[in-house]
Amino acid sequence: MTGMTTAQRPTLEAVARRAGVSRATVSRVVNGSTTVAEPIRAAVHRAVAELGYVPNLAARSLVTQRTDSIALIMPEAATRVFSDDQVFPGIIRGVSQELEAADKQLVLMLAGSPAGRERVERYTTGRHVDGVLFASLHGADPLPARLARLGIPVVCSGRGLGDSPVPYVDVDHVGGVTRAVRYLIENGRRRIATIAGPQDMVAGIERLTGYRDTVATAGLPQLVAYGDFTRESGAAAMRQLLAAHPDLDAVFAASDLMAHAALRTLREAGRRVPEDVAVIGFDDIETAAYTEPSLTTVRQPILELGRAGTRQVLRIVAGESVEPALILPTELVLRASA
Amino acid sequence: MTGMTTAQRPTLEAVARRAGVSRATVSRVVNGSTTVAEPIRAAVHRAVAELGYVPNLAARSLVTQRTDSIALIMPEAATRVFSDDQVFPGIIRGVSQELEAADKQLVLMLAGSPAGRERVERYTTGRHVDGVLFASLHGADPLPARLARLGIPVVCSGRGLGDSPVPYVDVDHVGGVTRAVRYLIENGRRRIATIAGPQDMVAGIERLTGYRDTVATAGLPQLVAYGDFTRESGAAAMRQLLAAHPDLDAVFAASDLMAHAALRTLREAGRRVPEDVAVIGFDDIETAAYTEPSLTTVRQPILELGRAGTRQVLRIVAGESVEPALILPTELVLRASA
DNA sequence: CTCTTGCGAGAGAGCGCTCTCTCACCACCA
DNA sequence: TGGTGGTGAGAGAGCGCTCTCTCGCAAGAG
Repeated sequence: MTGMTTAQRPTLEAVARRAGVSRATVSRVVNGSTTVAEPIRAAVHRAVAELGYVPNLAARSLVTQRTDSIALIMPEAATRVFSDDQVFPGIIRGVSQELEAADKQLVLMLAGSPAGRERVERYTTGRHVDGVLFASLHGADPLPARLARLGIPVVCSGRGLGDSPVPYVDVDHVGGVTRAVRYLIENGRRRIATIAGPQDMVAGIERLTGYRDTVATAGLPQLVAYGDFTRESGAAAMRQLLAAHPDLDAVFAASDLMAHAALRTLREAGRRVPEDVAVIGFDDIETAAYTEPSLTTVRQPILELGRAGTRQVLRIVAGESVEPALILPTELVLRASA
Repeated sequence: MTGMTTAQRPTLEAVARRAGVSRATVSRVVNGSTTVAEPIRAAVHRAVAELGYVPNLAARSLVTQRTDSIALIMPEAATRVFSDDQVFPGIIRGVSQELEAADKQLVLMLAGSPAGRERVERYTTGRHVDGVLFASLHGADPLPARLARLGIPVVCSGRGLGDSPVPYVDVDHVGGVTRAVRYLIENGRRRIATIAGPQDMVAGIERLTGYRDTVATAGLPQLVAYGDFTRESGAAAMRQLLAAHPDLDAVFAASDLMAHAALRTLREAGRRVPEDVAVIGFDDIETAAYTEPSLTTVRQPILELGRAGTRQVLRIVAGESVEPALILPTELVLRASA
């Protein structure tokens, strides 16, 4: 029906005929069984090479019930919100590296519209992949837990909201923020504000918690404005903070993008950074080293987050059990802004 | 053998029994054939819903010879080089949107190591996907042409080097650069330098060509240093240019990242932008609006590049023929740096 | 020399689906 | 009434692979 002139691909059968053995033997050789005599194995390999045989994955899946592919699911918003930092590419690279090592395929699904969500659900519950990795979850998505209940291997990279029984990997948000805010305090800052992230994401919530606890412990006031991790929202929040607390002497922003915007907003307001106001961000995106002044920030190991999440999924797929939570360390990177 | 307690998924057979019809009829209903009487169709739909039936894609693929998935192949370097801009996420988003609309899956392959390349080749030539889209090709990769010769639908998003017969979509590099450099000339700049991109990529080559042709036409000197699109390389190239041509009064950088680094390097060298030296970049990444001063740049429609490439692949898959080249327009975005 | 043992290779039964072919059935016309 | 279409549904043959089961055969034991 289509105009495609597909050359007929050789099948196991063809290889078997050529090598003068049975299909079963070819299958054994192709799948690396050791119970095949050397000369026969060599003959099969030769036939495979001569014919350019490549196994038909669909046929294999049909009988093995495996697909050798893993789905990575991200809300499409993540690619927009983070369009300018390395979170999105970093996760993908990590996942990709780990899957490449395991010789599995990566099926990427950006769930944007409700239709897209429905599609993700249909695809994953239909067992078209061996396992599922969720990243950058917003709100309390019920899908991961539902998949887990169906017995489908699933892991969240970046913990989801709500106490679902789904294993996750995440970075140490609170620890990183605590170190950052303490650093500000130790350097004499007393009016420390924060530009918090979206409160429907664990990353947003925990970074705020880390801030609140640390300033409260030090007996300092909590000066909070909210953003959504983007520059635009960071600029607006910074203006708000300046209006409400003109005497602030430090800002912790829950993302580098927001910190970047804060830097510019502060300059526009005539404040010097770090002399008048110290600024610390979170993420350590590449841009952080190139802002004016360069940005002191909390580094999170994004690549490793993707890798670790993938490893956990693969372990579950392999029938192993995994720890319910894996927390990766964060680190305060000192530059010029604080 | 694995510890998985997979609930047995219902098959077509089960649905057929439940609805009291034959497998063939269920298949017709599921695939939307119109030749099924309404009451029977309803009964089948009810049975599907009650059983939670989801078709087994492997089984379907086996007989239809389709996989309903498309591979997007990028050199892994792209995710590193572009880690901080929107090219990588932008392409992916565009591809994803278009595939979602077509209800196809996206298989993402980042070809890093030679082993990874071999893997990509094995996977794509094995017809495990219906079509292939290459993005950000480096050098003269023979793989696209080889796939095309095998009859596999393939398109390059961002033209590859060498004159392969593979259809491609790309942006109007030369046109954009020409407009940028002309703009500099019209504003009285006479010592216009360029920080060129890597010369093993079409994007790098054509942007340099656009520069050379335009300054040559105006009878101006060609002041060239080379980078690889990254900030680091941009800073080095800028230093080189300043050393070799201290009297330069403008710089066109082949990427925004390099332009960004140039901005900082110029400041460090005591040059004012744009008073002493005008700077124009290429890409229009989000950061461009937040540099000091904000960056005048050539915008390329990245999202659309991904979408257009995907649409072409889908058309080839559908048996239609496509134009050998599709060029998307670029646009000069004026900000403060020039 | 016969019997067991064990190992390497083949036979064949599906995995779940699509699609062609066939057939039953119901008008409708001559 | 017999013939003729047309239409809707079922039967059944695979798609290419894996894997269990069976069997042949060589080697060692009795």
